[in-house]
Amino acid sequence: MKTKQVTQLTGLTKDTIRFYEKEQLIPPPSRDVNGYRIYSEKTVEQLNMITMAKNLGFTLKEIKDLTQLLGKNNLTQQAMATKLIEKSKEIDAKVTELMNIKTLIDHALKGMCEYKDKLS
Amino acid sequence: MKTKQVTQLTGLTKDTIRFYEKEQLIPPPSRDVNGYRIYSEKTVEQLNMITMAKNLGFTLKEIKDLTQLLGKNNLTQQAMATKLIEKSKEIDAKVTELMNIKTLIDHALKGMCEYKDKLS
DNA sequence: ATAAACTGTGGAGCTTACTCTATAGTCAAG
DNA sequence: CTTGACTATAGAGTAAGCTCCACAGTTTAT
Repeated sequence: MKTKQVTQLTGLTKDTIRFYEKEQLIPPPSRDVNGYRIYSEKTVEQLNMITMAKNLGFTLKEIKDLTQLLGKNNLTQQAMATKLIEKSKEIDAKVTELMNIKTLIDHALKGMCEYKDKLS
Repeated sequence: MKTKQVTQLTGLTKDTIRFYEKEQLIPPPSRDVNGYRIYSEKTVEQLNMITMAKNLGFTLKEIKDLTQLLGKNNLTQQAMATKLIEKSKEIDAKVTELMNIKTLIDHALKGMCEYKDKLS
């Protein structure tokens, strides 16, 4: 598929997609005879993963590292496992912190409800 | 306490702390007779919260909005509740996405273990 | 066959979030 | 009473991650 369709499927602009290509977060797409980029569905999935990871506070560099780890077997099994475990722990830590913030918010909401209850 | 101690307690640089003050993420600290900033322990806590939230992918603007919501009662209860519920849902979404990524990683790790098992 | 929509390239510009520089006043120790 | 650590201000500089622009070729619909 061509660029336009990818922008519609991912919500990213053509410039952003091109930027990710330049930064090697996605593989360079094949080209049509006229030079137009032809993307695979796999690339669309990759782009959606990038968007998700970005929302969670991963930098583009981290995302690049992580996808390369998940996609390739060019590291020794040991080195790869070490890095994956590291990432897994980072994620656990993020979840814990998110729950802390959520607790704060939920307490604030609860306090408001009680206040409202008193009024009524 | 003075700036130096705050940098030690938070791991932030003096420049970052001053930047957060300028951007109104923390209240302007009181001043000593010589003009030196005097920080409260509450501000240290706020700074640590900012660091946490930042790690989770919140922008400084979002953090500012959220802390103002949690700290003040200058909005109507209804408007505040709406915004807090919105933030709470955002956090749930982030947790879900993190778990998805973690599943990918754990599958990769599991695959590696099985591979290793076959070898032995 | 011409307008409108899409695609390409290279490069400049922008926002966010710091980070550093220059210059100068303050304070504690020896 | 000077040296070194700490503080202040204003403003310039930097890195990440886009975003926009100018210009040009292509394709589609009327």
